[in-house]
Amino acid sequence: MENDNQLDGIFFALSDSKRRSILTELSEESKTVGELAKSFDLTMGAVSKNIKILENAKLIYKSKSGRQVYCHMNFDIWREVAKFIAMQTKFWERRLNELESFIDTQAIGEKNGR
Amino acid sequence: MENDNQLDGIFFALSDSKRRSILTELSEESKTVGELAKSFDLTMGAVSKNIKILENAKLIYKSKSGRQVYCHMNFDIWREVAKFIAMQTKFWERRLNELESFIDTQAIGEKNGR
DNA sequence: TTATCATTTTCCATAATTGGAAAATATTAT
DNA sequence: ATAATATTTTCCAATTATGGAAAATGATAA
Repeated sequence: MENDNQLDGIFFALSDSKRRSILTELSEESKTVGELAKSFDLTMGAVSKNIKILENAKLIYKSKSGRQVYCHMNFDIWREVAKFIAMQTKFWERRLNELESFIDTQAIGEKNGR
Repeated sequence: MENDNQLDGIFFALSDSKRRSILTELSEESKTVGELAKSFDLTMGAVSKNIKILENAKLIYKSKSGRQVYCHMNFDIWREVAKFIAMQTKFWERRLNELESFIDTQAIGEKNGR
């Protein structure tokens, strides 16, 4: 998976349903690694590794609070994905500028901190 | 990559920049496997295998014309991807219904046959 | 039929991904 | 300092992905 293209890492991270589940949980609210681990039939170590894959792809970021590590969705990155998809599907391209400016003005309010 | 979830296959297929390049070429116009192969420093066999990965993910479909195999972008599948992205990024969800109905009415014209 | 062309498949070696188990690190509590 | 908690890392084995080379398939041309 060692390619400098950012999208390689993003799509690779998204290609596993466990990792997508983590993202879905994080889209609701930020959680600790331990909280996320409880949702899966995996050891802490394995979950931690998957979280690192999401982190390397910049789909999430972490913050420390004592000995707990909180994971947060990085909403910004989705713009890159959306751009790629729009590029493939011409008929969405027309909507992208509109979408872009919408996100630029609205997204900040959704991020609740970082 | 053996999981029944459709998105696993889609995102896995998208996680390689060679395969994404193939898609980008096909978003312009349908091409034969041989034409696509010329764009890459790979043997026909290797290209054929990557094309099969895209085909299994239903990102493309094939049609035969004599001994040549044409590859076509399957625009429909992107709706699934867009849905997932919108689900992750709540602030896009509001736009999805609008986008959906737009695609339903417009997409057919873009597909020029199948 | 035989030859040629386009593509796919098989075989194989190499590399990458996955997750468990246990050791290591870091932080807090006693 | 010692113990407990939260997380990460290392080591390891099993599985999967990758692409080259060459054989196999399928279609057309001579």
